[in-house]
Amino acid sequence: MNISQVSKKYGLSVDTLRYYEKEGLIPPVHRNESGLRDYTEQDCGWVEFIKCMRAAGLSIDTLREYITLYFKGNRTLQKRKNLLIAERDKLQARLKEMQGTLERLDYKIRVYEEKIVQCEKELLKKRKSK
Amino acid sequence: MNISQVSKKYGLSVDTLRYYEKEGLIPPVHRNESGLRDYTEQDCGWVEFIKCMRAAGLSIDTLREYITLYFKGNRTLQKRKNLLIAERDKLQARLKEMQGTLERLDYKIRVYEEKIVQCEKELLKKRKSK
DNA sequence: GCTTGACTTGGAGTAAACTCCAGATATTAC
DNA sequence: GTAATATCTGGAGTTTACTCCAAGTCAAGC
Repeated sequence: MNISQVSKKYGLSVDTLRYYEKEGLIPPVHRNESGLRDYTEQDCGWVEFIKCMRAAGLSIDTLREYITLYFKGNRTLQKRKNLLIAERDKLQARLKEMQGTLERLDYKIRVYEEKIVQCEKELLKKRKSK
Repeated sequence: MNISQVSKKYGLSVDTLRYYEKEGLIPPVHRNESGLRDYTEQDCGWVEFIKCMRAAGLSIDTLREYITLYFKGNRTLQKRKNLLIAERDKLQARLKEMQGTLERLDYKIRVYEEKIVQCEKELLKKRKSK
């Protein structure tokens, strides 16, 4: 799979794909004979994982640290687990806060609906009274 | 309430408070005789609202647009409502995606726990066989 | 009244995460 | 075979959202 196919598949620009690789967020992608990127199934898996984690707000730095540990093998299992737990906890906190904000927006929208109805009533009154 | 008190109360730096005001995210804050900011209850309300919306991911641009509409009065009620609905929908989508990522992280962490147990077992085996 | 610390402004600087560019090589279509 | 298109790299530029700075005014303690 070449880079533009992967770009389409995951909705990341080719520049972003190269950037993630350059920054060490994903392992070096497999190349064909002439040096062009040829993403394997596994390469795609990493892209998908990073895309997902980035969308959830994990930083480039954190993700780079994770894959750096990953490449040090089994002796970093505990560290990687701890990193994931820390990020999970942060994500959970963000989610809770955002859930609250969603409810607040819902409430605000309902209030706007009432205000709009109210406003229309008043306009009607004014017209009648003329 | 002076700016550093508001800063402490909401956990936003004084620079950020001034920046939000300069950018028109919050209405101009009340000043005392000598020109220093003296936040009213209402000013604080705006600060809290903007802080909350920013934390949920609404952009500076969007929030500026909202308060610009707000200051045009009742004839922008429908527009403001539509803006809030659009942002609510985006937030809801983000939340759903992030919820999925949270579950994925939870799963990954459980897998790590198993891997760690497995790894320790193997270490023990190696030691015994020596 | 003077020093020390807080507040003011306009504008410059920074961090994170891309995004774009130039110049070179590779592939595809005709 | 050649033109058009895609990919490569290193590095510069951009966007968003702050964050810091300088130079000046204001306020509180002694």
